[in-house]
Amino acid sequence: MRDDSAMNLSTELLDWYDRHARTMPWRVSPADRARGVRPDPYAVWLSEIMLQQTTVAAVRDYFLKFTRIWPKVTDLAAAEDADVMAAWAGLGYYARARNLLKCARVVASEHAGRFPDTYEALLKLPGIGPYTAAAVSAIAFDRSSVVVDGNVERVIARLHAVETPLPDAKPELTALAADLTPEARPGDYAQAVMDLGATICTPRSPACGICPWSGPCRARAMGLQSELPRKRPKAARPVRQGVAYLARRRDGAWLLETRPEKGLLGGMLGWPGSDWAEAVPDHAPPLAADWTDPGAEVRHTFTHFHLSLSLRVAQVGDVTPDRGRFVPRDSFRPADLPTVMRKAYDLAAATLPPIE
DNA sequence: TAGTCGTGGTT
DNA sequence: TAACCAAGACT
Repeated sequence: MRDDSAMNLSTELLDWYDRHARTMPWRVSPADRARGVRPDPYAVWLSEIMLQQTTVAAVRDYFLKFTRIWPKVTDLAAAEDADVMAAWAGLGYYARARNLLKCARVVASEHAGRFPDTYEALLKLPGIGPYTAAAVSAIAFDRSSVVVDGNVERVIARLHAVETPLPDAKPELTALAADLTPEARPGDYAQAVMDLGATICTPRSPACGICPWSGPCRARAMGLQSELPRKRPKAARPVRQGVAYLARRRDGAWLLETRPEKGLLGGMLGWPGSDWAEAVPDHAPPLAADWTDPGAEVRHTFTHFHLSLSLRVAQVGDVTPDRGRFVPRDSFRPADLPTVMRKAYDLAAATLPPIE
């Protein structure tokens, strides 16, 4: 139940947000919001999907590109899968792009091109979980949903000096966050807590001296502000090995394949090659050629393992490969590849003579 | 439920 | 350098 102190806290934070809100391409400023300007639910949803586990700085250009190419959800719903995956390349967590397209198509076909405006209905859509359903319903539709992301977990854990490690502390933090969530301006409030976490109540070296909540903050009073929230230690990352084959035809076409929908880099373009495991798995090249080893390996770190990828490079004639397809020079853009594949390209292309 | 799923910046 | 971290979802 919200009491006076909770009301004071949310009011203090909204006052701070009115003065310090960050500017973002998808955001309506608190001043404009007060004048009645409503955010576009499509822009709110798109930005929230892109921002999952991803920094604002990384998202900005992708958001502008997507809204330029596909200004409305119905435009995105009508897009080709390969075009959307290519546009997402480099942003990571590619299941988000697959679910983004699924969600756009459901909204277009089953909701007449308009996003549902409740937490429960949003939660049913592909790629929308508890956080995103709460954020979109609050920011786009003024619902007083309880928005709990990593920022909120950190801010609330400090405010109440919750010492239970995450993720066990999640239910407790959600309940505490619910007590603070106001009925008025829920969208601004949600964005305010996240701005506070991103700019002041940061993971390390929080700027308590300029924090609007420093007075009531129990962690600060206890000197625990840099210790909370506690987290369970993560497992060490193993090193996996693999081999990738980069074949270029004399006309400049490259041999690529679309990876399976499920699993790592699902649905993205990649070079044919072995699986990735702690010992190099048995495998065969995608076609017979005079493969050369450029020597240098591609090193890349994923969420749960390090990869050391050996390369085999060849200039080939007009042959039919056992795997993949040749992508013509004119339609091949290295930027359409996920980062590990683009690193391999950068190394391999340097070993081959230029195309006429 | 705990593992899977990217990337680039920061410390 | 290696670890940590960022507006989580899915299975």
